[in-house]
Amino acid sequence: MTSANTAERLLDVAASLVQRRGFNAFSYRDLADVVGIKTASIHYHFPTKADLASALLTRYSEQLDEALAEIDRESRTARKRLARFVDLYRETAATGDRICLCGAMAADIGTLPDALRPQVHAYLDRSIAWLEQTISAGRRAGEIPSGGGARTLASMLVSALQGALIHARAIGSTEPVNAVERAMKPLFKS
Amino acid sequence: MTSANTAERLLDVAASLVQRRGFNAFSYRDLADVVGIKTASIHYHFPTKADLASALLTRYSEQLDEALAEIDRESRTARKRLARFVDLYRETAATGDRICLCGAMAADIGTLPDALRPQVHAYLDRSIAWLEQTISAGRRAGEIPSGGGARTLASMLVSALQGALIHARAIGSTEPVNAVERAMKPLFKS
DNA sequence: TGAAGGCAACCTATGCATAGGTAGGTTAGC
DNA sequence: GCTAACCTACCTATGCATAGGTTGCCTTCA
Repeated sequence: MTSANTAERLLDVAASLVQRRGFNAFSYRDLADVVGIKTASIHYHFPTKADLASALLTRYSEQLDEALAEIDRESRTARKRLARFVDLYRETAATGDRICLCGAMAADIGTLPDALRPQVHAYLDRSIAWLEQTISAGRRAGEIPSGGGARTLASMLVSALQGALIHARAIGSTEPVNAVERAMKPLFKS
Repeated sequence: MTSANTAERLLDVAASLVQRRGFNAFSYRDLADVVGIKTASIHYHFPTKADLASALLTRYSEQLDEALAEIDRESRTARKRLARFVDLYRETAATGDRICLCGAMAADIGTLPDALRPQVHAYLDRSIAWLEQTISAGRRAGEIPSGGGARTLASMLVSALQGALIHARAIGSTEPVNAVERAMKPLFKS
């Protein structure tokens, strides 16, 4: 009936559940109840839970690409772009009960279907590659001080922000994300 | 039979399982199979899974205290102490399939028994407090440059290392932990 | 134009494995 | 003979998944 957007709604709700409870901890029943269909109907759209997870990661990666493209389009300096990257994480932390979808998957990687690992890997790599490129451009433009590999710095930023989201939710405060930004500043400001 | 150390073995194996698979994803059966008793017998030592988790966190916190005390005892400069703190995380990453027990619990916090949240909070707080103290002492001694609050820096370090463990396991490399250390160096070295 | 067919999108009913947990019995050492 | 430490047997709830039926729209063609 509602047809095409049922799949989309399933992805929306599933994303929320994974980010709040983790991939193992959410059930088809949780999902079905919120969307308003029966659990068996979920299998029509996504044959297995692994398929659903894969679709989630694919969409989440596309959303990342779009967000990064928008940042590149709207902000012209490296420092502004980096600040907006941090803002993406700050928004997630602000929900109070969510972490990054990819971070949630990564946290459960030990029990995840093997097919999903490359997708998790790719998401992290994409983030790091963009950061590395942005940092390098900022250094060439003289906005960001040199010192240490750009990729090293990029990797650390991703780790720190992912960790900060988990940390923030655990203690019920967004302060860990702010702490990451403040503590990092000397590395990006001359 | 094996008596008193059965409880200890249960904790050992449970810790390994939680660090590898997460709190939700490991079962009494996994635990019983490895330890060599029946699942029902686990309840004799730990009435509920929440009790087991609580005992795990209590012990893990004690181990942290011991590790920090040992570092303080054996290393005299702030920079060496901080390096050894990072080494604790490096060791975990080196296993290839584990993350910090507290980080694993924090990642599953949305479905954790409420009683455990204060314990997770306390573990993170303890780590941050020790780091803050160590950083402050290092600054007073002129080992570590000033700039930014010590607590902010401490919070960021914990987030970064926790994130790095998850990151490292997800990509099958310990490099993220090394990246954190290298990227942070300018903040601790004049 | 309207009856027939086909397909997308759901449903009911069911299966089978596993989850954590309980009740009550057995065994062996102090 | 008591008790710590384990066992067998069982319970109820829930997990994901499958089989096969129902509904309604959309097309096709006599």
